[in-house]
Amino acid sequence: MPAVPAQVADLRAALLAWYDDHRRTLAWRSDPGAAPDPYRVWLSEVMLQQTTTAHATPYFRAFTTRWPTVSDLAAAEDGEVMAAWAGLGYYARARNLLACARAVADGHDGVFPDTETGLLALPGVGAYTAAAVAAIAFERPANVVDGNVERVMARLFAVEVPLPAAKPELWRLAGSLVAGDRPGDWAQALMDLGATVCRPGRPLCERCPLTEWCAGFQSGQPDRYPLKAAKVERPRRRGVAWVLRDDQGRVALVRRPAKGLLGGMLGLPTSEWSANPDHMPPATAEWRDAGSVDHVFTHFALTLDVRAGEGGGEFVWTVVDDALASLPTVFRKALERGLA
DNA sequence: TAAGCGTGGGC
DNA sequence: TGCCCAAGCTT
Repeated sequence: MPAVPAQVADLRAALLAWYDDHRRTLAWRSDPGAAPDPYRVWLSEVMLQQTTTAHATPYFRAFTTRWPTVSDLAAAEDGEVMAAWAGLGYYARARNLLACARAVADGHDGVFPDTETGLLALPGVGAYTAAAVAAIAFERPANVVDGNVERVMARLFAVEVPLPAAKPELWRLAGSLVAGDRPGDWAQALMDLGATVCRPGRPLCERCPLTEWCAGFQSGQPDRYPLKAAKVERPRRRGVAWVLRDDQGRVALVRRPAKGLLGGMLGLPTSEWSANPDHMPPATAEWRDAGSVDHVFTHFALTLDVRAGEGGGEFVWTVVDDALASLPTVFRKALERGLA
C-alpha cells in the first residue's frame, strides 16, 4: 500500500509518467517547461471553482484578452467585471476576484505572493486555490485537494467514511503522496486523472496507471467510492419577474444588493421568491402574462412568472442586447420569455 | 459548522 | 424529467 515510502515513489513515478503522455491541453495551461503566469493560474483556478473546464474556457479567454495582467484587471470598473462574469455563476467569485486583483496591484506591487500562506490571505482564495497556485505557479509542494483528488483518494485507499465527514482523512491521505519533485505537475496529474479516468461514474480503470496500488480497484467496486451522506431535498420557490420596456425599446433593470444571491449583478425587477409570493408590479403598465421560466439554484428551484409591459420609472434602462449579455442566466431566460 | 451561493452538460 | 456533478469560498 502507498503508506510505504518506496511504493509512494513508484506510484508517483507512474502517475507523472501517465501525465506526460495524457495531460489535457487547456487554455490556461502553459507548455511543458514554460514558466507559468501566476495571474493566469490564479484566474483559471477561481473560474474553475465548482465549474467545468468547458464552461470556464471562453470566459478565461475573454478575461485574459481584455485584462492581460492583474493590474489591468484591478483597474477595471466593478460593473464591467460583473457583466463579463455573467453566466458563469457564483457571483461572489467575481466580487472577490476584483478585490483580490486590487489587493495584489495595490498591496503587492502587482506581484502575486509566492507562498501558500500569502495566497491564502487574499480574497476568494481558500485552501484549495492557495495550494493550487502555490504548486502550479510557484512549484511549491502544496497539498492540492479538490473534488477530483478527494475521489481519487477515496478509491485508492477504499475510504469507507462518507463525504463530507471524510474530508480530513482524504486530505491527510493526499498529503501523504506529496513530494518536492514536480509539485505543479503532480497536482494537475491527480486532477486530470480524476477528470478523465477516475471519473465519478464508470471509472476507466483499464486506462489507469495506479490500479496496482488501488484498493478500490482491487475491491472490484471502485465506483462505490467516495461514499456520500444522504442529501437534503431542494424546495421550490415561486416569484414574478417584470419585463418593462420604454418607448425606445430599452428594458428596466435593477442593481441587486452587493451580498446574497446574485449579489452585485443586474437583474429584472421581481417579487420576493417564496412559497407564496406577492405580485405588486414595480410600475404602472398594462401587464401581459408572458408565461413562466424554471431555474434551478444550488439550494432551491425557482418558477418565475413573467409579465411584460411598457412604461417608465427609476430603473437602469438598458438596451436589450446589452441586458442579455450582462444578466445572470435566470434573468436572461426570463427576459427572453418576456420579449417573445 | 453547516448553509448559502449558479450554471450547464451528461445520463 | 430529475439527479449528479464540476479545479470551493465565505460566514
